[in-house]
Amino acid sequence: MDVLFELSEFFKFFGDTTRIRIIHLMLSGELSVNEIADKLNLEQSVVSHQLRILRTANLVKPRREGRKIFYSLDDEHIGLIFNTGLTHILHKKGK
Amino acid sequence: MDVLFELSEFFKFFGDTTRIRIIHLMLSGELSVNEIADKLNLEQSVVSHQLRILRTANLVKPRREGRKIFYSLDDEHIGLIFNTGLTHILHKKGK
DNA sequence: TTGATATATGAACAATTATTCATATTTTCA
DNA sequence: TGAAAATATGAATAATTGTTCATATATCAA
Repeated sequence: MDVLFELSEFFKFFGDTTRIRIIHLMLSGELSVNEIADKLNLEQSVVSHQLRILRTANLVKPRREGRKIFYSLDDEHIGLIFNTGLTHILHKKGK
Repeated sequence: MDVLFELSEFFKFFGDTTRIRIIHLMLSGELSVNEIADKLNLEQSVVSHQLRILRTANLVKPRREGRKIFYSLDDEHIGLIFNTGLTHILHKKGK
């Protein structure tokens, strides 16, 4: 498959407010599904749907503990991309 | 406005095959609209539409020279985000 | 000014996608 | 085993968005 196509698909996962807010939360560490829903004031099913997308795309990874499942960022690339984007728009705003 | 919303909007611009291919071309330097259309086998209007989006979002910047307009990446952040994403998916593929 | 070249724009259509609501799994504990 | 808690999934709807086609604008050269 074309790597550029895959790359655009990859970036799509950052291109949604709900998912970006989830990623942002996870910059500080792992969270359960309900913790995410509570902190972001979202319905549980919304969070589950988006987590499945993020998990399938290797942006986050799950860790089961009893009936809870804790999610965290897959690796350091995710945070780096998030922060580089943030730096860019803050830089642009300050002009 | 919420900065996380802006950030997700920003990443949306990387989340399209046509735009990623355009950005990829520009990693090697500036190009005119028709050069992009030729190299990517796209209609001129498709390229113009996408360039307007990329320009408005500060991902690329134009430079006029006669009737031609050359576009290039706005700054080093764009290439850094592109390459970090690429590194991530190549790393994931090789498992 | 006229014709040719380069780029931009507008409207319509088709396709993708996030959310909602209802329900299904999975795990724990009594 | 049965109930409760935590998470996941499926289908439908609504909204967003990329492409197409036609046309408009801008620049240059004769």
